[in-house]
Amino acid sequence: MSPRSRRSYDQYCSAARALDLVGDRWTLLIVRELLAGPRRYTDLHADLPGVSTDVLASRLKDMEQGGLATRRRLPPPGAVFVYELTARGRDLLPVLQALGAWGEAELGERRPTDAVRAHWFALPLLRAIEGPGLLEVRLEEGVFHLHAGAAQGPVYGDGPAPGEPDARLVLDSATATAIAGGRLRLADAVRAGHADLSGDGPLAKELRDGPTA
Amino acid sequence: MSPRSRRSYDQYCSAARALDLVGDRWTLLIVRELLAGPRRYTDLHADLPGVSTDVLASRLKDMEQGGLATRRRLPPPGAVFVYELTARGRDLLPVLQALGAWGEAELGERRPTDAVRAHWFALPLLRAIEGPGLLEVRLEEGVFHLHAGAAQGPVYGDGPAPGEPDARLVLDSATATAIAGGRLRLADAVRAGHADLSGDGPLAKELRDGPTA
DNA sequence: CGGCATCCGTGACGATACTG
DNA sequence: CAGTATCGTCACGGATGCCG
Repeated sequence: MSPRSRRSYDQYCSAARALDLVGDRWTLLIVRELLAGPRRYTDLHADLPGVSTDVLASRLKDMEQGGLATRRRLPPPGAVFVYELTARGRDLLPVLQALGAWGEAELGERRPTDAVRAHWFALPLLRAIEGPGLLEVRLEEGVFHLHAGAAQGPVYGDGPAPGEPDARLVLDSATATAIAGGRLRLADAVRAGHADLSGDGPLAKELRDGPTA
Repeated sequence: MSPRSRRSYDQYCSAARALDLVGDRWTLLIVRELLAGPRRYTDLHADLPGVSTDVLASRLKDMEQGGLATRRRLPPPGAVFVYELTARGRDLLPVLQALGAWGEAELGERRPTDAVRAHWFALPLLRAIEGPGLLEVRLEEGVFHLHAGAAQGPVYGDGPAPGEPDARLVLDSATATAIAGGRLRLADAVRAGHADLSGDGPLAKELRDGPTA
């Protein structure tokens, strides 16, 4: 734990200050998980293979103290604790987007040792969509949904869309990988028939026709 | 050192891959320093108070191996080694900008323990300028220059501008701090007389009139 | 003197075991 | 389920030494 003050770079620079709060190992990946909405400790631990229990608990405590997340008890029955990003924490989305955009070039093919979760494809997909609208995405690894263009609330979430989505997308692994790696654009995949799109609203139209430009 | 492979999150996610390369302590701050152009080991060590000599050497080696930076010997006389960002390394600018934008809210007033360097104000100023053009900035802490809107080459640099700048700016500490902290916009500071601007080209006009919108 | 390499004490990290 | 406890290992920070 950290009785008084956590380790700081002690530099009068906003980037260094940001790293004081989110520069520790695992912190930004926990933010990535929590962008999918409230999660339980056990879920976080399951979707962050390699993190030890004490480090996860310590990071969550630091994030609470730093104003990035809150711990809340769900109403009974099932009175479990969930962790949830604050608005300040959700503001880290551009940081993760910038990191993800830069990291696409390093992604390459999936290594045998690489873990995968369905909702990890949410960030790259989100960068390819203007929205607004609710999109449900079905991969072989699982199902998740995107709140494209959402100004508040969770940006994406695990499982089927809560309510009727504006569009549904079904992708095979190779296509999802190519999009995540930046080698294929979503609209092109849809047009080429590598992705199955259903829906007829404006969001489905954007996905079919590519970005409005 | 790292004989075989550096520590990885082993996640098939571009953000995690990015953190594999730049997530270690000090790495992104070294990138921030190198965005100012080629620097010697000793200069880096001087502008990164708190970093130990072996960690700095190790990070530089990792960054070389990761394709972020190169080590080059300057032509004699003064045949010293300098470290320089590759194009890939310079592509991290949006990451530092996103981190810096988020961190502005944490900056507040300068703490007694905080180190300051003049060119650390380059990143927040750069976000306020569209450019293109060469701007020389004079603070109490020192002088630096910005290549606003530059598509390649160093984004900013220590010391006076190399050649005649398109505009010159003189700021006092309070004004620079307020701009860095996001509480004051550059154009407003200029208009209110808190910043002394000279020059009559398009860049000076932009700084006087605010962003073209 | 600049550019590291080495040594050492401390703390962070990762794995496992255990507890309310 | 949600952590805490324990422990071995490694990374970090500080100092010092070496070598051109």
